[in-house]
Amino acid sequence: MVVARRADEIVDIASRLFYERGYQSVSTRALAQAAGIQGGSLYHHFSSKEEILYRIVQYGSAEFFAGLLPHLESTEASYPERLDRFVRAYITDAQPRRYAIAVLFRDMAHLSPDHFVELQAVRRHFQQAVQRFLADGVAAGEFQVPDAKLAGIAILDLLKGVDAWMREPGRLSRRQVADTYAVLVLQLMGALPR
Amino acid sequence: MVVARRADEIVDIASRLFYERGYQSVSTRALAQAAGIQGGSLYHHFSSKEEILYRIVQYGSAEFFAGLLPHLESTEASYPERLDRFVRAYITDAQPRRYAIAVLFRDMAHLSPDHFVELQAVRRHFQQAVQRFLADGVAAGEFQVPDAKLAGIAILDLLKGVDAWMREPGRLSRRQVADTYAVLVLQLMGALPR
DNA sequence: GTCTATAGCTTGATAGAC
DNA sequence: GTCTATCAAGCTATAGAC
Repeated sequence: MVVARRADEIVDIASRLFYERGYQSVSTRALAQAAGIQGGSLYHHFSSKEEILYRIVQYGSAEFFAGLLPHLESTEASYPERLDRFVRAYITDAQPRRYAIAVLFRDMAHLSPDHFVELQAVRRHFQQAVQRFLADGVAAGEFQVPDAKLAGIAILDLLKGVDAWMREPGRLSRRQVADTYAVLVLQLMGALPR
Repeated sequence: MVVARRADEIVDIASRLFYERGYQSVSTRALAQAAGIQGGSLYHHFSSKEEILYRIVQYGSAEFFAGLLPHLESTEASYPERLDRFVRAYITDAQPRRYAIAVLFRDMAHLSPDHFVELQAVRRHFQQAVQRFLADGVAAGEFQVPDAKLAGIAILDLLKGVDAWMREPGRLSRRQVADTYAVLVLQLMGALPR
């Protein structure tokens, strides 16, 4: 699996470059240079630039989402406790796949039609799982919002934003941001006593 | 001012195209075609493609932010009331400049260094005004959050997201989304009685 | 104010030597 | 598995006729 290993290496390098500059702004030549090879050599490992994008977001998003959903499903804890853990995990865990998920959110439109449909389904599955959890919490009387679906979108939007603005080191550590956001999200869901 | 009028027309068309496909994905030829002229003719009105981007986001963001801040500053109303109006206005008002603000958020990186700095300052000024308002509300005991600055970022992120996912017509009207988001944001700020 | 024509460059991708 | 060389197409921008 020597070929595959080298390809994985290139995918890692690409995920960082795409994350920093955007898919369209990274030429195959620039990517090859970052990997220490010539432009043409890329096509020994991949059949197109789009395939590299696909590999990044497919593998990365699957891992990211799969690592997060269990926090919502541990039936021993209360709904607010589960949501608290989910928010903290979203912000602090999954560091290695953080690039991939940011690239997915921003550069999805550059996937081929087939790949686009596939990954939109993955995203939607994740979003719906979150929305179902919130709706269940409302039904159980532990959350109070006018619309669980919109609350889910709002929460995912605000979590997605964190990596766009956070600089490390900054005023607050990633852990402190996670603590604060957990409180904000629980309040948003009408879960904390006043 | 015949020249200026035609230029404004092209800027309007460009704002829609850039909004839909992204700055980099819209070629000058495609833009010219949408305006009913040939590619080269664009350069009678503008000196570069970047100038068109700049005109869109400069004019658009100034109007958008200027229309929103007064809702936070009407000292007759309580802090929660003012925030409620601000959120509703963000989602329902300023329709004509909605494209511009979305383009600003996404395509800012393609501005020239000077223009980038200028517009980042405009954005920061707006964000800081929101954060100051929230901090004042906390000091007045009408909001309860661990960190007013982070709350401001979270709120602006979740509002920014609305235009990215909302389709009209959809399950809810823009007005209904605004109603729901106003509740969610007030809860996030710890403002609504439980 | 718009046209045609094109310069000058960069892009993604391919071919064949090693 | 990487190299060099190159193709074909696309891009922004310019020049000069009308």
